[in-house]
Amino acid sequence: MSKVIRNNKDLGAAIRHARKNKGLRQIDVARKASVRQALVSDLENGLNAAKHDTVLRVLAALDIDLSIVPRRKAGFDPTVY
Amino acid sequence: MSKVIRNNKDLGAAIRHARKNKGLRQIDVARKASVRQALVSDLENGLNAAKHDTVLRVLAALDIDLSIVPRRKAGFDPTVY
DNA sequence: CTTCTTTATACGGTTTATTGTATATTATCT
DNA sequence: AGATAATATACAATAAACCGTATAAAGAAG
Repeated sequence: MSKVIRNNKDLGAAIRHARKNKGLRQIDVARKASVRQALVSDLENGLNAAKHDTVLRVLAALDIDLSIVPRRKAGFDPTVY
Repeated sequence: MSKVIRNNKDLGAAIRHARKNKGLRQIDVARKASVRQALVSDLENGLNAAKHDTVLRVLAALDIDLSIVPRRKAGFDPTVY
């Protein structure tokens, strides 16, 4: 289970999904990550280009890790099968 | 093949490793990512907390994707076996 | 519809990343 | 050693994130 993040929208969607999946409010995640509720809101909506540190803290508050993977062509890849 | 990134040091090491693996200079990566050579240097040395956008651009220049994964306890985990 | 909770937006002020440019430092070669 | 290439560091200026705080807007429940 892993999802590629290539822009702020992807990141926001992933954060929101994970948060709801845990039954948390933005304020809960915010407190755990030591940021404002408004920041979490912006992040989830892909409205600001957050700092990498900030993203890591918010993700950590959701028990999520960032990992790097060799880029794979988007869409269909016949070599996979 | 994937590596977890939990701080700037991890990120810097990963970037440098990927860059050398491709036989590129910092200036090459910098141009491709539209940043300064000095920024790539700082990133690789974990000296600044870059913006998430910036990290994504640099990684993209190295054909690397960021992905999110559920956090797994560090170290030995008996439930895996 | 009214109340309560949650999320989105706003604004001024502070902090920090990023830039351009330049140079110092280190590594690599002959 | 000397020359060249690559990386690290410096500094002032600009841009943008982040904050505290407050409020508006949207959702949920009664």
